[in-house]
Formats: sequence, structure tokens, C-alpha cells
Amino acid sequence: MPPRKPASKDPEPLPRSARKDLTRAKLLQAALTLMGEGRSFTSLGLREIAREAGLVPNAFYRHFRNTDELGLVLVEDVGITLRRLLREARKMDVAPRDMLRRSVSVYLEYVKLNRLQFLFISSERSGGSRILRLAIRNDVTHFTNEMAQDFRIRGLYAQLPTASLQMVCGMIVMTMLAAATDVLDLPPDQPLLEAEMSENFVQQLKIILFGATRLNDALTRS
Amino acid sequence: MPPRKPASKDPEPLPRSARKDLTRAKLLQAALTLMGEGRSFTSLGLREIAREAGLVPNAFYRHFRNTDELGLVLVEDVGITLRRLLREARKMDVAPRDMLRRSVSVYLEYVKLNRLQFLFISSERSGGSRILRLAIRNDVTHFTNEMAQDFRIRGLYAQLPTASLQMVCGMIVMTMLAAATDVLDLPPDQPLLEAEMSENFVQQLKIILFGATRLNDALTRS
DNA sequence: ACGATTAGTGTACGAATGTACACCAATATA
DNA sequence: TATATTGGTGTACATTCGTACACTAATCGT
Repeated sequence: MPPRKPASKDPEPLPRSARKDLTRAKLLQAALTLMGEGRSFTSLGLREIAREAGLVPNAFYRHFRNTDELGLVLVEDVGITLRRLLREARKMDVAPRDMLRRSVSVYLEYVKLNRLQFLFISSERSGGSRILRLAIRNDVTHFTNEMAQDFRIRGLYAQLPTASLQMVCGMIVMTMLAAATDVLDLPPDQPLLEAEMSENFVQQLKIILFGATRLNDALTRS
Repeated sequence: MPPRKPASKDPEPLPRSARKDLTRAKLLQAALTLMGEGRSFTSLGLREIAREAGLVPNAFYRHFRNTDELGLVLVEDVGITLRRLLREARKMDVAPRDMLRRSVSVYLEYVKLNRLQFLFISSERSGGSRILRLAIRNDVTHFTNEMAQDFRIRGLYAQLPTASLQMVCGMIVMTMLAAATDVLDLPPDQPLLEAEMSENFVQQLKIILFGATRLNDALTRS
């Protein structure tokens, strides 16, 4: 004879708030999933997202006022992802030989690992809702600033005024995002194209770093 | 007594095909106008565009099968605009001093002049319909290639293999597009911010050109 | 001059969307 | 244990959309 609780039902006796967070996460994931299927976030509807999450349309309102608000949470998550990337990059610490190439391949792996998030920022950074655009731009700017700060700490380009250093980091970030965009809409498992793309990426960074070095040296001599 | 034709009516006795081209242009312009009002092209509907053009929804079909097809025509127009830009750049010919800064300011003027078109590619380049994205990427690639060819003709970076030269031009174009995006969503008539942005742009190009020079020199010496 | 072509209109329909309201059942609070 | 909260459901409605069909009137080809 079964116990008081039939055991087959009641799969998760969680506190209500935990359940809420769970379905909220389902909504966020649903949006990402749909984007993974080629839809652009801007074109997603509240009903569509709820449906993908296995919910009735109205349930959406229990978590977000509208799709833009959901998008902002996604941006927030991206911010966390970027911070984690920086933290891992910092670990990679002092330069062995071809550290650049290694960084690049680590980064590209990271992009593929967080595919949907990068897809999201890549397509919404200049795309749809003004609010989202600004939020993403904000995240990217923060990322850039932290990178500049890291450069400072490591004594790289020590002669450059902060503004210039930030500009250089801005170029690096821009290049990183462009590279991410490229890997992402590369047909999957094309190791040849991907290697070529990756090599291109390395060369681009080299150019930026060369240029920055020269800028730095010019200031050193004066 | 008025002549056979009442004269007050009949504003344009044009051949039919010309009239057609004219309303077609109205549709294209309508799409651009709507984008100028903050809408993203992807989010525009056939009805909306027709309405803005002063037409009944069905009239749209006499010119385009769907909005994507209209978008492709817009991309084509952008291609023409870019070609014109290159032609004018070629005229500017041999380098007086601070040619770079001049080029930049000419370019930024050009962007503001063709505001809506640049707004269009900037937001659809990574944004919405796959077809449009590819078409735009194609245009940008062509632009890049022509720029590389111009470099070749002028004997710039003569030591660089074609692939590297194209990569350098790719970086320049990427930087140009990013700068365009920046001017475009700058609040209008902020000469201070714009000047700062423009100066940043110049510095970025300098870095790329420095880096490319170094790459070229390395190959020269070997 | 006359019949064919066609740019643009009018009406209509099914599908999808955002949102409002009433409701339920389980959890939380007292 | 009684009550209030609340995550989720069901129904409903106005709006918008893409598109199909029939129609008109002006232009074109012969």
C-alpha cells in the first residue's frame, strides 16, 4: 500500500518561489531556443515564447510585463557570461608563446559553448528594440572598460592615456564580436572554414596590437 | 472654355511604366521612412509599408512578392550608394597632408547624407531575415574587395598577399560600419560628441594602417 | 479603333497577436 | 486550521496581418 502521497504524482515538492524561478527560467530558455531556430528575438511574440515554454499565454505576465523586459533579463545573463569570460581570461595569465592564438581558440570555444547568448547579442546589438540595444551596448562597454583596466594592471601600453587605451580595447572587442558573429552563422562542423576564420581573427588582433604598440612607442619616445 | 482636357486634373501624363516605377519608389521610400522613425525593417509589415506609401495593401503585390523582396531592392540601392562612395573616394586621389582626417569627415558626411540607407544596413546586417543578411554581407564583401583592389593599384602594402590585404580592408570596412552606426544613433546636432567620435574613428584607422604597415614591412625585409 | 494588359481598389476571411477578466488550486501566512 | 496570496488556466475580444478574389479604369499593342 502506497504512503499517503501517491508518489507517482508530485514530482517536485519545492517551495513556491523556487517553482516560479523555474518556469521563469523556462521562459528565458524558450526565447533562446527560438532564436536558435533562426528566429530573431525582435520578432518573437509573447504567445510564441509562452507556447515554447509549455505555458498558456497569460502565464507570461506573471514573470515579465512584455517581451522587452524578458530581453533585458537575457542581456543581464549575457553580462554575467562576459564577466566569467574575463575572469577565465585573467587566469590564463602570463604569456607563453603564441598566447594570442590560444586566447583566440579559447574564446571561440567559449562562443560556441554559449552559442545562443552570443547569437542574441550579435543580432540585437544593432537590430531591434531601442531599449535592448542600449542595454547591450552598456554591457559591451563595461566589458571593454574592464579589459582596459586589465591592460593597465599588467602594464601593457603603459604610455597610452586612458582614452586611447579604451579605444584600442574597443577595437579588440569589436573584432571579437565580429568573429563571434562569423563563427555562429558558419555551417556547423566545417573545420576548414573555421580554422581559416580563426586564423583571420588572430591576424586582425595582431594588427591592432601592432598598431597600439606603435602608438605607445611614439608616446614613449616623446 | 477649357480645352478637351480639364487641365486641373491629370497632373502627370506619364507612360504607364514610369508611373509604376514611381509608386514602386514610393514603397521603397515608405519603408525607409518608417525605419527612420525608429522601426526596424524586419518588423515592418506589407500593410504598414503600403499604408505609409498611400496605397491599399494589395497594391504592394504589384511590385514585390513580400517584404523581403522589397528589402533586397533596398540592399541593391545600398550597393549603388557604396559604389558611388568608392568612386568619390578614388577622386580624392593622392595624399595631401592629413588625408586620413579628411577622408573620415567626408565619409561621415556621406553617412549622414544617406542616413536611412546606412541605418538600414546597420540594423539588418546581423538582425532579421537570413536572406537580407546574406545580401548585405555580399555587398559589404564587394565593397571590401574593391577597396583592396584600389590599394593594389595605388601600390599600398604591395608586399601583402591578397588574402592579407583583404583582411586589412575588412577591418577598415568593419570600423567604418561601426562608426556609421555610432553617428547614426547619436542625438542629432551634438557637434561635441560627434567630433569626439570622429577623432576616435581617425585613431582607429591609424592603428589599423600602422599595423598593416608593420605586417607589410615584415614581409619586405624577409 | 478595339481588345488585351495591368496598376490600383474594395471586400472578405482565417490566423495570430496582446491583453483583460474571472477562475482554480496549491502554497504561504496568521 | 482558516484565510490570503499567487502561479497558472480558460475564455473572450479587438486589432492586425497576409492573402485571395472580383472589379475598374486607364494605358498599350495591334
